[in-house]
Order: sequence, then C-alpha cells, then structure tokens
Amino acid sequence: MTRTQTRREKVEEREQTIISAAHDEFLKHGFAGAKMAAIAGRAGVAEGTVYLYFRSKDALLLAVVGQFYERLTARAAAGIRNIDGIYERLAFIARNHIESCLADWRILELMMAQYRRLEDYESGEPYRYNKTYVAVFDRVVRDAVSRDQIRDDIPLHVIRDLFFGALEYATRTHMLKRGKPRDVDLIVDTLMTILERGIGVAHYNGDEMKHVESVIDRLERVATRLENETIT
Amino acid sequence: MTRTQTRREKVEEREQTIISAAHDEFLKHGFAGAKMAAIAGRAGVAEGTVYLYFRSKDALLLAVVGQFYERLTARAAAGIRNIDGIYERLAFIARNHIESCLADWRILELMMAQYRRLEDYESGEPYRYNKTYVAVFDRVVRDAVSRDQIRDDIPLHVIRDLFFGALEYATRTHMLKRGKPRDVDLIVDTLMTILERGIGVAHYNGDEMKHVESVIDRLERVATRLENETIT
DNA sequence: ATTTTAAATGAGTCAAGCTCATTCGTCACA
DNA sequence: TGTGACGAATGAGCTTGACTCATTTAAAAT
Repeated sequence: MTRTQTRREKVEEREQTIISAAHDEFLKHGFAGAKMAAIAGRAGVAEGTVYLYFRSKDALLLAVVGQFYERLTARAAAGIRNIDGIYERLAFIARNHIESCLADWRILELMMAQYRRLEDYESGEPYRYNKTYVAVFDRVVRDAVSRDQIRDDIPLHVIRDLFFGALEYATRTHMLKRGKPRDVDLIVDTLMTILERGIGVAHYNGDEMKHVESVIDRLERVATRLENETIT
Repeated sequence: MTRTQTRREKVEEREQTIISAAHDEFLKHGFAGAKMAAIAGRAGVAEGTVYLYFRSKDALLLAVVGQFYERLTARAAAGIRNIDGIYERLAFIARNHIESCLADWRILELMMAQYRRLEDYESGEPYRYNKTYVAVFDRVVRDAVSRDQIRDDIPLHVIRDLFFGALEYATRTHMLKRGKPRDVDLIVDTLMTILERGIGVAHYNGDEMKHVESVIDRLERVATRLENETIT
C-alpha cells in the first residue's frame, strides 16, 4: 500500500476541513448562532477535536477571516499587475472588494464585530491581515502621487478610509436593496468619478486651462477639415 | 407626604436607569463580555427585573443604540439649523458624527455587529433609527442639488455611502492612532475638499464648458461618420 | 510484537442568559 | 386603620452551549 499522505499533510487537510465547516456554519447562522457542535459535525470530527486545532470559537473565526483576507489580497495584487492607469487599478480593487464582500458578507460582519476591539487591535492578527491587504491599495496610490496623478496634499490615510469606507457602505446598501450585478458597475464608476475629481490633480486650472483651449482649437480645425474632406 | 412621582414616572425612571447601566456595561466589556447580572447590579435591581423591561440582552442593546441615535440625530438636526452653505452644513454633520462616535465607539461596534443581519433588517427598529438620522443628511444634499450646488447625475445613495463610510473608517483610524482632537479638523476639512471637488458642480465657467462639450459632440459625430465610411 | 507517542473522543463541567413560582409594596375601600 | 387585590420585584433554578480532560484509538518506533 502506498502512503498517500504524510502525517503532516493529514493534519493540515483536517485543519482546512474544520475551517471550511466553520466558514459555512458562520455564514449560515452568524457567530452567536453557530454552534461548535454543529461545526464539528459538518467537519466529521468530535467536538473535542476542534479544540485540538483551535483554541476557541474566536480563534476559529479568526482563521476563517484570515483565509478571506488572503483571497482578497491575492486577487487584488494579481489583478492590478496587468492593468495600467491609476483609476483603472483602483476600479479593479473596488470591484474585487465589493464582489468578495458580497460573497462572504456574513464573515465580514463577524470580523468587524469581533476584531475591532481597540485596545490591543494593532498587535492582533486581523490587523496584520488588513495591513497587507491595504498595502496593495497604498502602493497604487503612492505610485500615482509620485507621477503627479494624485494631489500630494491629501493624507494617504484619508484617501484610504474614504475608499474602503465608501466601498463597505455601498456594498451593504447594494445587499440591502438586493441590487443587480449591473449596479456594481454604477457604484464603481461613480466612485471613480468622484475620486478622480476629488483627489486627482486639477486638469483645468489657470495655465493648463489655456493649454486645453489651444488643443480644443486645434481639434476644431481638424474636425472642420475632416468634415469638408468627407463632403467633397 | 407629597407624592413626587406617579407610578408611570417611576417605571420610566427605572427603565432609564437600566438602559444607562447597560450602556456603561457594554461600553466597558463589549456585548459578549457584558453580563446581565452585572447590568442588573449596576442598576440596583434583581436580574429578573431587567427582563420585565427588556425581552432579552439583544433588546437591551437595541434600546442603548436607540438612545445613541436619538442624540446623534437631534444634535445634527439642531446644529444645521443655524448654518448656511452646503459644505458648512455637511462639515457640521461630519464633526458631530465623528465626535459622537468617538465617545460611544463600543456601542456603535456592537450595533453593527448585531443589527446588520440582512434578511429582516429593513423591518427592524435599528433601520428606522438609522433612517431618520440619515434623512437629515439627505435633506441637506437634496436641497443643494435643487440649488445646483451639487451635480444631479450622482445617485444620492452613493454620496451618502461615501460620506458615512468615509466617516466611520476615518473615526476608527483616528481612534486606533490615538489622534488628537485637532486631527478631527483635518479629517473633516480634507473630506469636505474632496467632496466639493468630487460632487460639486464644475467651477470653471459655463460658457467654456459648453464650448468644450459642443466640440466633443462634433468630434463624436465626425468620428462616427468616419467609422461608417471606413466600413463601406 | 511491544512499547511509545500522538491524535481523537464525548461525557461532563461551568458559566451565563433566561424563566417563573413566590414575595413585596402600594393603593382603594370598608 | 385594617384588608384585599394587583402590579412590580425577586432570585433560585433551568437550559444551553462553549470548553475540558480522562480515556480510548491509531500510528510510529524499536
């Protein structure tokens, strides 16, 4: 008989099974409503076994949330790699955020409820998860600032809070109103428009405006010429 | 002996005592950490008495949250009465929101945790509390839209989510970083600047803008024509 | 084959939300 | 002033569910 799994592999597989079971149970019943016995049942192990893998119900939730963040971060980081343009990148992050949150809404709620305890937040794991995720966003913004595409007089943390705060609330509204997937586009587009105007460097100020006008003049001449040529 | 209180008054006073006790206990220990026995102790009544006034621990939390919202709404509504100018009004609402949330942060967390259950959210009391609060904001924005101070092509709900989402996240960041009261000004100012640029009607004068747009229209028509000709 | 070590089990403990039979306080009326 | 009636208050006890630990089972080492 071939040994298909090492001991280590078996243990890790079981851990994953328990996390998945917990994910489903939390998703269905919420944190308070989820029962450790039910999670153990779903995972096909005894209740005591769960406690060999996770210290407590909280620790189990933390593992679930951790995996959520890992997916979220991985998708965001991979997605923007093939995208140029600051607002296109932000739009991708926004859409990824909304869609991921919609799928795992309950988990997110739980995370917030449990892990926003402030006193020791910065030392906790959720904080680190969040930090690596947010780093993806920060890099995009800092990059854009260095290219003079975003004003440098707005603190990064304010932009960040605005971005993710708006996304979270918009996601909730979307969920409450049972919006259609199409609506997500509207949300993302609108948000990008506001952001572009709000934090982008002004396109139409003073000298630049004159430049714009000269370009418009040239375009107009071109347009006229084209029209005439087409007619003849 | 003069009767200082009617029966009814006594009951209401006791109810208030219990709510206050719960508020303090929740604030100190969070929802899960708060014990009904401790709340009863703080209020100076027996544990069973609490259940004469509130069906459950959840109902008690709801009452606490309700009072928070009432204060929040009353202050916001009263504050903007003496203020003119859309951004000045929004700034007041923003500052009131941040300061109130900072004071009762824990309560807010709890509320979110408990009452974002989506299925029956719209029928619940917290939803109504939130709605009347948000109505103050909506009125300001709608008023500004009707005066052409805010673009009318941005859905109100997106502005609202952006506003309150940004505020909530900014408040949390402020709390985490243990910011100073002075920083709140910076947050509010920055947010207002972004909002003004992002949702305000364009500043550059109308004629120029119309001119630009008419040129764009022409270009578009020309482009379409060219495309068609290329095909044939 | 036997020992050793790690993993799994589930009956049992404990804490906390909630209930309810009982007691208490107050007021109306004789 | 005594007494009956009724709503308010009480806290011992019930229930539920997170967590523990003595015991059993499986795997690895010798």
